[in-house]
Amino acid sequence: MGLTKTDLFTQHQNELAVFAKALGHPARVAIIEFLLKTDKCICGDIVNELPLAQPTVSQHLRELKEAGLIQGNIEGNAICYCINPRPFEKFAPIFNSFVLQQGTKKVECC
Amino acid sequence: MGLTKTDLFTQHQNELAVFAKALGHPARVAIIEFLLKTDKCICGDIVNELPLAQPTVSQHLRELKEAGLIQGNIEGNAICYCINPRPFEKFAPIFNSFVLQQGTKKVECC
DNA sequence: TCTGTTTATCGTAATATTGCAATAAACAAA
DNA sequence: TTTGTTTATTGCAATATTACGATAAACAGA
Repeated sequence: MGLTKTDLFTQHQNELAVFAKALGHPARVAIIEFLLKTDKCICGDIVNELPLAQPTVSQHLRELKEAGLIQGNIEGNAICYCINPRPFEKFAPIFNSFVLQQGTKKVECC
Repeated sequence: MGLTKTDLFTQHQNELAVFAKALGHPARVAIIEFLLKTDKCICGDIVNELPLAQPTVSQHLRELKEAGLIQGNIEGNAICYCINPRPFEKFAPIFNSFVLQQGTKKVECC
């Protein structure tokens, strides 16, 4: 076991879970926030910004990349990492719809 | 190791990560969606709704509860689980602000 | 009290995640 | 070519997650 039974759930549920899981670590939240607040985006800056060893940061970057939240282009010696806006544009409205759905509920039982 | 270094990140980053991590499994996404679409909320329904064994569902419910996304009240024989709207109200705007910040970026390097 | 229903917990196995030192790979510049 | 810089990969240890069978706990109703 220890293996998520992906095939038992809808594609939508799995995609949202992959997106959320990628943001499920404070280091990865910090990376996303850093990429959002800077206009340029070079990996060295990210390593210096985070309180973790370089291989650990590299690993978190790879996870964000595999989940599709960021993309990295080779730029001479360094690598240019930046946000992939698509998943954010896709899932942000879903969190809003959660709030809206909850707001319109009639029965209060808890 | 295998232990997240929570103390190295801001409270905000940790809170967002806890919220996202709770939604980082399709079964837990399914539970939240089910609780949103039903007005009543009894645990038995959730177990029947999910394609997983009862102890597994119970475990996912506990994780959602510990992360603060749902709350459960004892209701006679059964337990009434429902959404805790607060974290959703708190974090949905953050995902929106991510999209807005990204939209106003000047430099395109990737 | 006994029986069935509902949910939680325990125990266990398989796998994933987190973190880092050591090292490699890729490249720029001297 | 050699040296330094930047990022990725490997290997490993510690811990967490996922899943479920077995069992317990809590309660309703007969």
